[in-house]
Amino acid sequence: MNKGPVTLMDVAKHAGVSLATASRVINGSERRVSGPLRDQVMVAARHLHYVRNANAQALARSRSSIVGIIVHDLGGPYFSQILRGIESVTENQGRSMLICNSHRDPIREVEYVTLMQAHRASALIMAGSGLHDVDYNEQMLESLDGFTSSGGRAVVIGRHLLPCDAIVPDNVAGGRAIAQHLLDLGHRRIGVIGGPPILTSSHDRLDGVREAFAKAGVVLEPHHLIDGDFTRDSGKVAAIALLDRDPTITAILALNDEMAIGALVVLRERGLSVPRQMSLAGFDDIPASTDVTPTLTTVHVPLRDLGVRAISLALRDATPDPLVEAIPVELRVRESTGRPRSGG
Amino acid sequence: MNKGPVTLMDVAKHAGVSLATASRVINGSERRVSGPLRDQVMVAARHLHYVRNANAQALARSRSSIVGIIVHDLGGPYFSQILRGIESVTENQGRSMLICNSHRDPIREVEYVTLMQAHRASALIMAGSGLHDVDYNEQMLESLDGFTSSGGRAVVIGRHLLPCDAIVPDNVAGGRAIAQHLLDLGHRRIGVIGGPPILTSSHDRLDGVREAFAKAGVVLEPHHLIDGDFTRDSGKVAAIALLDRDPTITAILALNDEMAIGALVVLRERGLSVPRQMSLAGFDDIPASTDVTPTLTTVHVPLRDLGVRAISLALRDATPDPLVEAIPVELRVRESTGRPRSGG
DNA sequence: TTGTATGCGTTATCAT
DNA sequence: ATGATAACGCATACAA
Repeated sequence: MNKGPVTLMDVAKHAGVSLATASRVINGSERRVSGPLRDQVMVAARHLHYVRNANAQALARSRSSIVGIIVHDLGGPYFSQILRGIESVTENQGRSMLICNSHRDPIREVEYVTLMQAHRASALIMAGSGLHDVDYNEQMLESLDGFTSSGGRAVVIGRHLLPCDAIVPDNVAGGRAIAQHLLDLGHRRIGVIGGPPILTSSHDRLDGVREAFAKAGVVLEPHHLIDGDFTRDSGKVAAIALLDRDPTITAILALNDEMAIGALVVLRERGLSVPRQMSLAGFDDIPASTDVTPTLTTVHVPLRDLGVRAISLALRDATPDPLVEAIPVELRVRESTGRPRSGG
Repeated sequence: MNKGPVTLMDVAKHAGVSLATASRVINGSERRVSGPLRDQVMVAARHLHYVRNANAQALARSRSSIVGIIVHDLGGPYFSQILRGIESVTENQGRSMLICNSHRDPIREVEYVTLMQAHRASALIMAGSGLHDVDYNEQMLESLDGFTSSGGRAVVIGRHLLPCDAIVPDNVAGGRAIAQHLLDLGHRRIGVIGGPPILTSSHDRLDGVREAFAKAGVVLEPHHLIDGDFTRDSGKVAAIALLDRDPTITAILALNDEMAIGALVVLRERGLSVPRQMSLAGFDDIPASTDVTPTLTTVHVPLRDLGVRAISLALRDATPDPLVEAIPVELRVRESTGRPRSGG
């Protein structure tokens, strides 16, 4: 019967009121409409199966109900947990998540921030640590500035070299704690699988490790350190290389759990018993870390909570100065670490 | 200097052309603009840091570049893989993903479809099987109809009781295959951990199992079947119950991998060696299934591919009749299954 | 090829 | 409390 979709105008006519009134009862925050008219409009809307046009709404308000989320690795266990946290609060707020996967590519990351500005997202969360890339930080600064000055709120998770609100887990302390744990057990020749050098979190974790080593008078020799890319497969590759370079290491410390699990697979294949012949430790405490055998000693990072805090902060009003919230992490000793076989 | 954000009008003025021309060079699909003017506009846009307003665009076009995605369990390994697949094609298309998590709740599911209509999403993918709920299917039919008749394309992953394009993995065949595998090994007393009864996939998988059992003349006794909810924890609970009810079972078949892993934890705690004392099988072949010890025998479902196919289909034009694409699944025999200790 | 003018569906600012 | 009406920023049919 009608031509296009049902508009608010249609509802208004059907209810015998003005467009303005209809708008007020359907989407108006303040309800300054008399009871009778309210009902008429509601009935009409229901009757006509009215569905609001979110784009028109966003255009008129110059702000959409969307929150933008940029992750480094969509689908990975780390970001999955963070997403869960974010979703747990957006779902009760009538906000929806526009999710982008940067694949840890600086260029895409910058583009996606601009995309969020294009959508007039009310909030933007960049989950995943900052990148060590001069061009990147310069462009990101600009792009982020565009976003915020267009009215959006931005929050990053992890340490970024950017002047915006941040939720940052204490990676340095975590690195220190897990390394200290291995040292306390008596390990001295420890193979370390680092993260992508471009990430600030890789640096921070490694810094923590180095601190603990230094304090114990142990040096992390170059051939005992191999960088992975935070994937399971890179953990396998690195573990193999580590073992080849120095078969006498008594422990492997991977700077995230996924790589640790990759290393575990290698150890299993080589018949090296964990932790009897080789201790193994990870970082993050992803769900899988308690599913593997032996269960993985790691650093617990409250991933879900990171997401909750980030979105909560982003939904609050901005403060004059960037607000950074430090999140403590915690050593979780489980089955994969033990004393070295013969004195280290 | 300026008041609000930079609009296309500003760009046009700065370039000394009309709004229409600016629109054509910036966002016009057909490029019927002379070289010189083109450049002027591009330069002006770049100079002014022009960022398009996606909402205005969507309003004018009455179609946004967003694709809507509704999953049952955001963050879970099953849907994470599917999301990866979807993202791999949207990222090259300039489309972004608006992701909603229904938590398997029929009401939310329906609401989210309407939400996608509100956003004028160009495509909608409902990942996760259909629900056995009369009210649900009725309302969903209506809601989905609203979406499509507003111009959107909808595709579901899994068997739904809805007349729309679908990508459906062959769960029945999978159930048959994994059950047959256990039967072939000689198992006769098999504990089965089913999925949420509300899901069509739970039914289909179980139907397959029943078929294989029947063919082998084995009956699946009621006390050998416990339904979980596809989570790891429910797998633990179910495994415990199964073991309590009948300690003589020789195998446990979980209808998804997460529950199987939960069961594995229980078996480990009880000191039951897998597969020597108890065989264990799962379904889906999530990444973790090769990380656990022993590696999990399961049914491989091409999760990532499911996502790719769904979004590809959704981005193609609709056909007169609903198009359903059947996806074969495949038994993956690994370490967790073996012959029962003493003849079953 | 380029410009003009209208419409997209809401919100919000005015009057009344 | 309610109703006109002007933005909101862009695409596009139509005119030139």
